[in-house]
Amino acid sequence: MAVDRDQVLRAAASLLMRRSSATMDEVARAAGISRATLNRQFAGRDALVRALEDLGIAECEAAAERASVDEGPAPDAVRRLVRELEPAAGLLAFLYSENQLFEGDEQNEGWARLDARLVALFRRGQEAGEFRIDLSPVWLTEALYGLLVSAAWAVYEGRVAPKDSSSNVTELLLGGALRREK
Amino acid sequence: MAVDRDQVLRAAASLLMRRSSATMDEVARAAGISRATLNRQFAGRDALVRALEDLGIAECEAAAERASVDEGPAPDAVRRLVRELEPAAGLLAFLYSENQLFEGDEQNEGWARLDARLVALFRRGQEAGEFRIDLSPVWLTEALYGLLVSAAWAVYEGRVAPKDSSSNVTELLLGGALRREK
DNA sequence: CTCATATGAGACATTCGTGTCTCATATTGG
DNA sequence: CCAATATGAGACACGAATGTCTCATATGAG
Repeated sequence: MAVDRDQVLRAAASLLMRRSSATMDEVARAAGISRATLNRQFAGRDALVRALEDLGIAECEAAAERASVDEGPAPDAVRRLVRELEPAAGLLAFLYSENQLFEGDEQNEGWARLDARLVALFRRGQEAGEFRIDLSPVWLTEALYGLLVSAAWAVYEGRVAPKDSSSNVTELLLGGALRREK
Repeated sequence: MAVDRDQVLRAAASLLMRRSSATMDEVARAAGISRATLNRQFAGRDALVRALEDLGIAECEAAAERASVDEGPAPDAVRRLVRELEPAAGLLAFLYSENQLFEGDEQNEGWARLDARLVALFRRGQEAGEFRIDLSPVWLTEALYGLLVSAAWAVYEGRVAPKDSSSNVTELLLGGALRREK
């Protein structure tokens, strides 16, 4: 009987990624519950979006944890990270377009923690001579987010195959589009 | 006395990029006109967004024209294209997050034209042996959009310097993050 | 079984954005 | 100068989404 809060969040994320302007009623239907119950669990749309934000941050941190981003060669760490991050790409795409989250007075400090972690990863790769140093770690972090979101959209719209999503991001981010001279 | 339609669109784009949920009244104020006049020029919010979409497509096509994307080595063409596209990155960022544009029954065919042009560019580079062939031209096109949007956001939020925006996108898209062995 | 609790369905008022209208004022063209 | 036109300010009604409430029903615990 008890509503699975996590499942509701998943359904909401899945719908809001496609239509960020979806009604609370539509969200409720997508989650298989009534609008009343949805409002009982999340006091208003803001609370729902905040919960999705927390979920997104938690998933990203869990992915970073599973990928052991602080261990081994940085390029390999990036590959593992992207692979682990892929299931959360849809949710990330929604949060990415929800620019309202970043204009308020206080933004979730979880993003800062996550950013710091990724920035440290890229900096580590630079100091090890694995990454080029003319692209700042901050930019590489932003690019990682952007490519993940682009990949999620491309997959959703059927432009690229889901199975290629992860390698697409990784290969472009690390190797770029130019053909390598061996 | 006549309102500069183009200037209104610029102001609207500048505001809506930051706050896609901005009110028509806010848009009007940002453009320095009254809500009544705004509604006289654009019959409703939909019409405004459509006009912004047309503007964005036109700017992208103009950029592709100026960059002569069909001439010379493909990597150089990409460099020129990104440089010419940069001023429109903010507008692109707004349209990118306006996923409502792509869910309706008919979407602006301008995007298809633009996509085809960029896909052709990347395919040309592949056939010339300049670009790697394990990343599809479609994905490279999507990645180009995504990186442009990421760069625009990063600049807006002060994370990267505006002067580096263009080279950031170009260098990452073409060369990737890995350090090149000479 | 019985009771407490959670849910669904629906009604309700409120808020907010929107589109339209009017009228006064300012600007432009003849 | 005068007329035509465009603009600004404000009022107005309409619609949509939201948050809250009630009540009937279903589920689970003891």
